[in-house]
Amino acid sequence: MDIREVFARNLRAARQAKGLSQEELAHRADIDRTYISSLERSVYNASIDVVERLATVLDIEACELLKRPPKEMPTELDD
Amino acid sequence: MDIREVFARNLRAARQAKGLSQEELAHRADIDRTYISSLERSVYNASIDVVERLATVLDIEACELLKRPPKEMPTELDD
DNA sequence: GTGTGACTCTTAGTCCGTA
DNA sequence: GTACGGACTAAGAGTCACA
Repeated sequence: MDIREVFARNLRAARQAKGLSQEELAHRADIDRTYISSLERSVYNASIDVVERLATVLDIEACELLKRPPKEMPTELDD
Repeated sequence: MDIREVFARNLRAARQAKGLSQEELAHRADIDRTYISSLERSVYNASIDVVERLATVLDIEACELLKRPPKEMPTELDD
């Protein structure tokens, strides 16, 4: 799984958790609306300052937006 | 403090903690040596895929490279 | 082993639309 | 409110020679 997909999912999840629209998030982070849309569709490799700005608006650590989701485990079969 | 400075410091710290030279890190991450140098001097806002690649070689989470250091008390004598 | 200026090429990021 | 395209500008990605 590509890091930009991870970022895309985390971004969308965090945004929705905050109850913000792409428009509103874009406005608050001073980023273009269509670019937010692109980021959530894994179109670009965002730079760390964009990650930082978005994290600030979303009231979380930049760090959180790059965290890979924990692996779903087949309940009894571990390798 | 700019996020790219945070990244620069964390990168250098993590690299040295691993006992790697810029050259060696560059080689393992398949990145140019001088580009690593630039990143450690806060020249660029690295994109998240570069952060990811470096983190992988350094055997840490991409996340760790973006963590801001805990606030120092105002000593002013620190670099 | 590292810093730096100069350089090219690619991509991030903006702004305009339409659906 | 969101996806997506085209055209554009700013900045990153990547390399080199030289200190």
